[in-house]
Amino acid sequence: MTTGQNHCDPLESLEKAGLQKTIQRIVVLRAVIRADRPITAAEIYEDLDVAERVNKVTVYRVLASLEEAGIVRGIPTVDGMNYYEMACSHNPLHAHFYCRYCRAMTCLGPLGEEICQNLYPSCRHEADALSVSITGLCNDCRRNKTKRKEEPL
Amino acid sequence: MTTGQNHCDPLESLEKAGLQKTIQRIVVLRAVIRADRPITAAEIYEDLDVAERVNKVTVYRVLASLEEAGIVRGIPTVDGMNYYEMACSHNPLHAHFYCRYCRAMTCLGPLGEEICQNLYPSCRHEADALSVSITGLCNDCRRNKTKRKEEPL
DNA sequence: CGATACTTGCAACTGAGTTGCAAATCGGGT
DNA sequence: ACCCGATTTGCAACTCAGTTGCAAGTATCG
Ligand SMILES: [Mn+2]
Ligand SMILES: [Mn+2]
Ligand SMILES: [Zn+2]
Ligand SMILES: [Zn+2]
Repeated sequence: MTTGQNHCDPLESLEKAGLQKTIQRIVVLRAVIRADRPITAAEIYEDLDVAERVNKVTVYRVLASLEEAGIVRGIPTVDGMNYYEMACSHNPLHAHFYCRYCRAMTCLGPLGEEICQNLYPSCRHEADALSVSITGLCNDCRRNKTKRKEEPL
Repeated sequence: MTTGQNHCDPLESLEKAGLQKTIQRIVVLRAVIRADRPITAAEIYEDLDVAERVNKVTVYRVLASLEEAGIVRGIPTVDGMNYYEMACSHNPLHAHFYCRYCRAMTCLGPLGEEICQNLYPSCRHEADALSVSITGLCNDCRRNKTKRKEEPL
């Protein structure tokens, strides 16, 4: 769930992270900011307009460096694909909904303190990330409004 | 978290599910039962003793049919790999811990009613599965006792 | 500007998982 | 026990997200 529309500035973020401000990084970062939900490397790559061509490999590498710098957050899914969202505008502890048909991922509300309190102590290991996701059929797909990808249902 | 050691009988499970009782299915099922934690298709395949050779593709297909029949449950991970556990001996709603170094997955305690109550209603979609997982470093890896896979840390 | 370190693009590769298809096996009916 | 259609298996070829090696290009800083 986004905490107010995205105000993160690409250049500023890169600056603060000590990363070189290359066009590729700015283009990818803008794509993630533009999206109103977590998106994949493939989506970013495909949605690039000719003027902002970036090699597919570069998209992966840029996302990796942005994630390492804490600028974007990676979200894994049941189908093994990685989705990315801006770290600055999304609470680090919130659940996601993943539609098994159109494969769109949406953010749900943040997890309450009490839930995390219950989960973390339950594991006697060195935890560093908590991930909660709900899989199912999104409203659009249930009403058959979506044909974005194929098969399932 | 396992609810008492595994008492599921392969033949019985297949029977009840109306699936043919082939050696391959029994072998794979036994491997999942034998494991004390969720395992991958690759682990199953590699750990097969010569006497119970099963083609790798068959392992995938068997796991798919077992999952569809509700005999095993698939658990996705951050690294895109699928882990499987016996459905009969694991509460359908429990969290998992995934070690980013040795990639072993362990079951944590079941999720309290109140957590699910909080999560499910938060999404106005047709939900069909809830997945909670914690990523980090397991105790063995923290103490550097494990070298099961490579890189990370 | 020029040296140096970092980043990009391309092509080849990896590895989990899938698919098409012919051969083997299962199982219900006789 | 035997037959035949339905299911399952094995193999080889394929897919596809993601990775890697390396030479060429670009950012940054003095
Ligand atoms: Mn989110
Ligand atoms: Mn489990
Ligand atoms: Zn959908
Ligand atoms: Zn470990």
